[in-house]
Amino acid sequence: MDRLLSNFKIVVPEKLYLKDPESSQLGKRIVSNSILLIDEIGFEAFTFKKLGAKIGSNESSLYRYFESKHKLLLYLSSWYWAWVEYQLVFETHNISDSKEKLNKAISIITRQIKEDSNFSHINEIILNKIIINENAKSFMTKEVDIENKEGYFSTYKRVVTRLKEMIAQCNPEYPYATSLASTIVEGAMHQHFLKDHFQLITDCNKDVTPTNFFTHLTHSILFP
Amino acid sequence: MDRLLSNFKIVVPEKLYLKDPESSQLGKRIVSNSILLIDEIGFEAFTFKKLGAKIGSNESSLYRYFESKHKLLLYLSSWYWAWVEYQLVFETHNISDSKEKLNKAISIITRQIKEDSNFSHINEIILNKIIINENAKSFMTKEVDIENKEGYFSTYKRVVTRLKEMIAQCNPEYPYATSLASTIVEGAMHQHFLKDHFQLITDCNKDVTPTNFFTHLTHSILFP
DNA sequence: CTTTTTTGATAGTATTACTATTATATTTGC
DNA sequence: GCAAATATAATAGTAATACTATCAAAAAAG
Repeated sequence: MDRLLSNFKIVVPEKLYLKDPESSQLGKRIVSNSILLIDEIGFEAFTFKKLGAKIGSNESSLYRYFESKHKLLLYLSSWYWAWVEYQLVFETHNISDSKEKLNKAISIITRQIKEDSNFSHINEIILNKIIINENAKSFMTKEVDIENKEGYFSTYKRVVTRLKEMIAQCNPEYPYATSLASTIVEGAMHQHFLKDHFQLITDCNKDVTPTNFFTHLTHSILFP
Repeated sequence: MDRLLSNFKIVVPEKLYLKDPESSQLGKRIVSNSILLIDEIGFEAFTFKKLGAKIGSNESSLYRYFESKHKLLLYLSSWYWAWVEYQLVFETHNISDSKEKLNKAISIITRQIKEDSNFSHINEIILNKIIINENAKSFMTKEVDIENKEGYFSTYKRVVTRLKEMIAQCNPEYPYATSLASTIVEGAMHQHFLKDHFQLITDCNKDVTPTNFFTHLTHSILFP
């Protein structure tokens, strides 16, 4: 598996960057350290100037890779969902039973990342935290329709679509497979957020996971 | 009902404002026009300077009512959820059948507002749009835990808790009533958003509503 | 070893998100 | 009806943000 992982490259929509950050050392440092800095101070307080200071580089150099911090967030989000999609394909392709396959898919999408796979410069544990805390900001903008047309959200939509197909495979009669899929994906991020900040309105905690909740929910709906 | 509505006052946590906007004409104009302006240009582009220009008032005057635009968003959000809570209590209190009561509650929480109740200066149709498009930004911040302790999210949490209680009433055995409640509340907002911007990943459209989806989902789970 | 490309340093701009001060209305209490 | 209190407006100012532009220096490629 490690071998395969090291040969795999996460593909992110090209329009999200001016210069491919994977193409240079500086680019990789920008991406990996932006994850650490956003996690540290939050996306609002995050600036290219601060990131430049952190990596000992100049603000203007960072702008040669990303047009804006918003594009950088879109890049990180796309990278994350492409990585989830990869796991989805890789970890379920040899499961023939469609119920078991769906279980695995839900588990991949809703789990909290606790180990860095080390197949790239990106710390997936912290990136997962960023997605939980900041992902909604990437699409909750006035420009969402234009950016959607540009394909900026394609990897995210592909994850939802794949999940939807596995749901439909399990129960072709169920009329809301797509909405259920998007609810699981977004809802899992939300339950993780609630577990960390609003324990009163979630059942999730160190013993009960969003995976437990959404697996049970999906089974109740699809296999009555 | 109109009589009752006109006697009812939405209560918002006091710490959210410096001076109660309900206490003056200017205050009301600030709130009602902020809703229109945020809807028009989005929360990112929204500033007190622009709002001042819109209502023919001075930037500095607005700062006497709200510390920051973030606090204003929290105010609008709290107002909205207090208003939803009011409807929840008012429209379900004389329903004795717990299943029917839950149906009604889900419908109130997940419906799109299409009529302005006219019981205040606040346009609820547009406020509902703002909640769909911007609400997550009110809690997805680095300050969320401090602000939560200050009680800034109490009305939102109360709505979820009330829904949770109705769920538990219907099926006391179900182990994830709280997470189901928060998933319905947040998920409904998300499905509305998807219907407007990402039709590919939702089943909701002009015929199928988030209410249909979540009612069906809840029934499958609680009444197998 | 020179041309091209990349990065760094510096400066500059319009805007944001405020705060402070002072002046002018407006309201209220007697 | 008028003084005192309060609310609002006008103006100015600040540090930071989110960039852009220019030019020099360093590194890489041919």
